[in-house]
Amino acid sequence: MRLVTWNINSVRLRAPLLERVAQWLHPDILCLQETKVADPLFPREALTSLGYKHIALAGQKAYNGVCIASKLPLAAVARRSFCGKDDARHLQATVAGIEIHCLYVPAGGDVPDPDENPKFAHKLAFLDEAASWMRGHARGRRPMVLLGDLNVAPLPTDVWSHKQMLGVVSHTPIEVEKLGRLQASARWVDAVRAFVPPEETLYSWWSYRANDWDASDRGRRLDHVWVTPQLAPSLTGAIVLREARGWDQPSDHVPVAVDIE
DNA sequence: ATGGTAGTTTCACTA
Repeated sequence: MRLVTWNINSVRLRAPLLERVAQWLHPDILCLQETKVADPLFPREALTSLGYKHIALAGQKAYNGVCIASKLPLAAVARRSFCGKDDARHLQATVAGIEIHCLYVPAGGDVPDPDENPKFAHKLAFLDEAASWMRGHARGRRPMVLLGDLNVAPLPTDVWSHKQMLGVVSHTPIEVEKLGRLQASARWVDAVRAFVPPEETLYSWWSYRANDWDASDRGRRLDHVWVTPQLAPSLTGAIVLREARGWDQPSDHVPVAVDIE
């Protein structure tokens, strides 16, 4: 079973690219973030025509928005809100007995100081609340996958320059610590780093602002797929589709795939 | 230290 996560940055603008993702990766389950559309306006046909007939949506107008699309039936669809906001940042569904959590963590703005920047405070609070909720939720010990745009690059090799990024939102020590607590909440295993050693650089996002994203290669690994420990022995591979950043009208994030046998 | 691009609720906000 192949799961793919992709921050699509507007599903209406990039609906044609869903076919390319399907052709390149053939996902069984496709999870999207930043769909930026209310549910009644979601382009469902773009997914159903590719065989994804089971679709769960948690959308909102203009911002955020998550989706789980599947070739296999979805059960127990639910969503959560965090930090008392209505933001559409979480959606869960059970597929083939595996509980899937699609998550879009707040980006956190530019200034890495929670006293100066309410967006950064929100990001830290969101990570805290997600961790404490998941600690209780994980006691059921069911097989789970957590995937999405977590907006934190935890390892030194998850950014183009560890030293220059230490003070930049997405790689500050406080964010890495809080992402670590979320990862500890269900003893989550980083499924992509199970196949790409931590010594190797690996990115899933490149800024739109670079003159030449490929040549400068100033990327960050913001998109993650985690599995609970009982699924770890069943992992058979992972792919980060760097090519997708070079497509016409690309998202700034690329799809990340994980295979579970 | 600055400014660079993209998307949407577009002369402002988020990323």
